[in-house]
Amino acid sequence: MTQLQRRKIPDAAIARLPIYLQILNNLAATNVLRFSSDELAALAGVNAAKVRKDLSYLGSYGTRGVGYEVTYLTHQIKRELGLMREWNVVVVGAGNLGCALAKFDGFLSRGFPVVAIVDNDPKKIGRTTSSLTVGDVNDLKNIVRDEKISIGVITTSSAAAQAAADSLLEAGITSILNFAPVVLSTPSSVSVRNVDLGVELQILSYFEQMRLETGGKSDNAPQLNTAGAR
Amino acid sequence: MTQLQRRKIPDAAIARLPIYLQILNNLAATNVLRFSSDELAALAGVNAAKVRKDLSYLGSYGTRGVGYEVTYLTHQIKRELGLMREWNVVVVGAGNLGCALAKFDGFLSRGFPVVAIVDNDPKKIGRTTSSLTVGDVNDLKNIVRDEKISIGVITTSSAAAQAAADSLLEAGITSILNFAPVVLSTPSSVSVRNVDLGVELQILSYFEQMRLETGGKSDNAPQLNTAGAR
DNA sequence: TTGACTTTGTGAATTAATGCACTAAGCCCT
DNA sequence: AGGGCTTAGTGCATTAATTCACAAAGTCAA
Repeated sequence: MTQLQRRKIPDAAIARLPIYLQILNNLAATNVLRFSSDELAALAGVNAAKVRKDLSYLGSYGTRGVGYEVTYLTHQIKRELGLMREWNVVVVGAGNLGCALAKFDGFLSRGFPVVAIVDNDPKKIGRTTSSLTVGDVNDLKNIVRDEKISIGVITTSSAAAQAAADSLLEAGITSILNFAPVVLSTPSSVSVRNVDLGVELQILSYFEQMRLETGGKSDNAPQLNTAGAR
Repeated sequence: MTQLQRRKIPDAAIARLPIYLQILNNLAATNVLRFSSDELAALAGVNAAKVRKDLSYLGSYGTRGVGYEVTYLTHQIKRELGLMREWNVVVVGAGNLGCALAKFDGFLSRGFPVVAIVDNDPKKIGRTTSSLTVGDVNDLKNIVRDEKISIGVITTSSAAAQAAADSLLEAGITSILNFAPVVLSTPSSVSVRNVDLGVELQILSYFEQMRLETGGKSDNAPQLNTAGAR
């Protein structure tokens, strides 16, 4: 074990780091220099001990009696999340959603430029959407290599999603953000995040239903999501 | 405690029920009548014991030695999730995303018709998008009452999101799907689900970074999300 | 009817996540 | 210099979620 062991951060904590980061950005924008775990906890809607524990996984970057420095901690979180660099993204599926995401500046602004978009439909290949020309999914391997792409976003129909995933995997992609409402079959070495609006609504529906049945006495208030683990 | 106690289902299990449901729909579409926990587990990418335990929260609807019936279990999951009826949705924020969602048929097809869309921008109010006319966010209370709306979807800028949430709450909404990258402040009796693409990408970035640093030996493969719990 | 086989349902063990409560450490005021 | 005050860091108890492993309950064939 000569390897410099990277701290193992719990999945649940990793899922919260981006939230903290976003709040720190807001604090910086309003010229706040320092904050305490209590303050961050209130802004993130979590327990202060949890904030401290989460931050402690990064290292010991606070000052007792004082708190944490916004800029310094921002830097540390970004380092830990791998956000000191940009990660190029390819969108697979040039439908409504795919094109919308390709021009969505939230991707670029957070360090994930969409550098390519591909489809398998000859009618769509060659079209131009927001400065990108739709490529052929069969060229994915070359595109991924040439454009140094790290992350694939699947916005195909659910029927085509697994094939899209297979193409991405074959092109060497190891991180996938999947918008199709299907469970992709991938090797366990690949990271997959699923965004399924139907699932989200159905979870809300459950709590709504519960509220009706119990006369609104439930106090379930789902808020955050964990980083995963099958 | 005379109340007919509704089984308390763990959050993590609730988040998986919609996935199972989606798989059952696929099975039904291919005329499969029965399945075992092993089969469903393989399709959902989870452990078979977990499947059995999750389903057991609904009741004892399997047959030992045989498995579960697709149609019957579909019915039970839908009942538990409150999907025996439709839930009307209002979209707050008639920007790119809001309009895209308003015409997105994945909402309707899963039982969540978008029956109204509102904005606070006079320039947008009155415009028509996919058979809906953009309403005034100030009329939300009446719209929610008249259209019997249960769920609010926030697609405003992050700056406007809290105000949108406040309007929804004041109109009596208790379930919110939030696309703005901010933590909303809401009473704990309200259910909030956040969908933040930036967060998802940053989580992927973490694992991607880790893969680089450890030479690809990591086998973290985040897949599912839990139903919440702050 | 019996016995081999399959698969559910669930106690019990394990692992992960949370939150309390206290110690350690630094600041600031006098 | 010292004492009071604040707040990070963390050990530990608790709670939640997962997984194992096995008994119970059914099917099916002879």
